[in-house]
Amino acid sequence: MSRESAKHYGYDYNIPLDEFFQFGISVDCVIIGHLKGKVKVMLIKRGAEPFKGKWALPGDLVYPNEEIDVAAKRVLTELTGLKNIFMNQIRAFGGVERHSLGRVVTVGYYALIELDKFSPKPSGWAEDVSWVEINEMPNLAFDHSDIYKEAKYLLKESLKKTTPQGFELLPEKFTLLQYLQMTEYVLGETIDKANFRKKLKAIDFLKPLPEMESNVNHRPAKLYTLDKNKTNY
Amino acid sequence: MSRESAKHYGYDYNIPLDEFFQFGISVDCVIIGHLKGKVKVMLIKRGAEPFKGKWALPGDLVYPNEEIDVAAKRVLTELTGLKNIFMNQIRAFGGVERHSLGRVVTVGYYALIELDKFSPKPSGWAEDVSWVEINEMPNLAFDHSDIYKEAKYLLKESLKKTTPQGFELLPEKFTLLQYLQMTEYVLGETIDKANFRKKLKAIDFLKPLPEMESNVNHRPAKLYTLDKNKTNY
DNA sequence: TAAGTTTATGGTAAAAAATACCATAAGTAA
DNA sequence: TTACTTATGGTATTTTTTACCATAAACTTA
Repeated sequence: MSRESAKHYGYDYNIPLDEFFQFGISVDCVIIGHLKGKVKVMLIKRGAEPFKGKWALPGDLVYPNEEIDVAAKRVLTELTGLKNIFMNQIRAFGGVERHSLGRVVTVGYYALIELDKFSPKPSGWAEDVSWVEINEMPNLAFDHSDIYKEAKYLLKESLKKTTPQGFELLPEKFTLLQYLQMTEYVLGETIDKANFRKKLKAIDFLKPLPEMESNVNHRPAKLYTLDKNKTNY
Repeated sequence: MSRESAKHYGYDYNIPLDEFFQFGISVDCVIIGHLKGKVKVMLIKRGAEPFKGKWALPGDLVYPNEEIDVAAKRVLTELTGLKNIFMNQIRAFGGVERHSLGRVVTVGYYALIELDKFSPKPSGWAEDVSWVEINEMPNLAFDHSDIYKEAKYLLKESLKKTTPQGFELLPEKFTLLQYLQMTEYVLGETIDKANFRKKLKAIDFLKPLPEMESNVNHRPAKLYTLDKNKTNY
C-alpha cells in the first residue's frame, strides 16, 4: 500500500498523494417509522456545535476500517436496538462546505421500521431524540433537509410501485386497510379501497393468514403477512 | 474548524477525531456514448498497479476542496473535451478493501453523450482508451463491474420511461427510428415501430423540425429535436 | 332481539393505456 | 416504370386502471 507514486488512475498530480487522503466519511440516516397510522422520522437534537440545538438526522463518522453500509446499520442499532434492518442507500452528498469540522462527504441512507414493538425513545437519548411526522419536518442542520427530501421521494416511489419494502413499516401481521391508510398518509392522497385491495390480491408476496383481526368494534379484517420467500431479497 | 472535541454527532469516540479524516474520495464515470446505432462505454486500460493492464472505468481522486459532482465532470472533460454534460450520480461504493492505496470511497456517475461529433480517442490517450459495446463488457478492475451494472440498470430504466435523458445519446437532430433502434439496442428487445411512434408523438418535449433526413436511399424521415424549455431541467 | 354503525369484501361497468397488426405514402435505385 | 425500403397513419383487440355499487360480517346500543 504505497503512495509514493503520484500516478493514480493515469493522471499526474502536482500535489502529493497524501493530500488526497484527508476526507472524513459520514453516514446520515432517515429512519422512518410507523405508529398507529402515522409515519414519522427520527430526529436528534444536536448537543454540540456546529448547529447546536438544531434538529438533525442521526448519523456518525465512518471508521477507517468500517464498511459504509455497516456504519449506517450501527447508527440504527445504537439508537433503536434494531438489527437486521435493511438500509437503503440514497446517494453521496459531497458539498465542500457542508461540515465545519473538515471535508466530510456523507452518504445518506433510509430505513423503514415498525414502531409498535419498542419505545420510540431509547435509553440515554430520552431528551434528545424525537419522532416527527413526515409532513411536519423542521429545517434540519447541515444539508440534512436535502437528504430527507430524497429519502421521502424514494419512499413514495416505492409505495407507488407496491414493493415489498413498504411493508417493513407495518407489523408482521397486518390488515389491508392498515397498508392502505399508511400509503394514503405518505402519498397524501386518497385511494379507492376496493381497487387497492384488488391490486394487492394479485401480488404474490402477500400471504393471507387464517387469522382475523380482533378487538375491533366492527367486522374484523383478514390478516396478511409478507411471504419473504417470494420477495427476491 | 476545531477537532479537539471527540463529540461529533453526539457520540463519544475512543479514538482521536483525526483518525477519521484519512479517507480518499474518488469518482468513477460510466461514460456512455452512441455511434451509428451502437451504444458503447468508455474504458481505460490501467497503466499502473493495482490492476495494471486491466480495463477500468475512467475516474480520479477528488481534490480536498473540490465538489464531487465537479470532479466527475472534470474526468469527463479531460477525456472527451466535453463540457456542460449532466453527470448522474449512481451511488457511493464504500468497500473497505476496494482500493489498495488506502481507504477510498468512490462515487459512481454516469453520463450520456453523442459521439458523432468528435473522435472517440482523444489526444494523449490513443492507446489507453477504448469504447466497448455495452453488452460486451469485460471484467473490470476494482469494483467497477458493480458500478457499471448499476449504471446500465439506470439507463435502461430511464429509456423505459422515455425521459429526456435518453435523447442525450442522440445528435441534436434525430429521426424517430434512430431513437427506436438505440432503445432496442440497450433494452435488448424489439419494439413495435408504429406504437413507439404514437407514444413519442404524445411527448411534449419532442419538437418536430421542418427538415427531413437526407442522403438516404429510401423515403426520408422527419427530424426531431429536444425542446429543452419543456424538459424541466 | 332488533336496529344501527362500521368496515370487509366481491362484483360490474366504463375509461384509459398498451399492444397487435394492416394499409398506404414517399422517397431511392435500377 | 417497377422494385424496394422506410415513413406514417389508422383500426381493432387486449389489458390495465378507475369509478362505483351491493352485500356480508362483525360489534354496539336500545
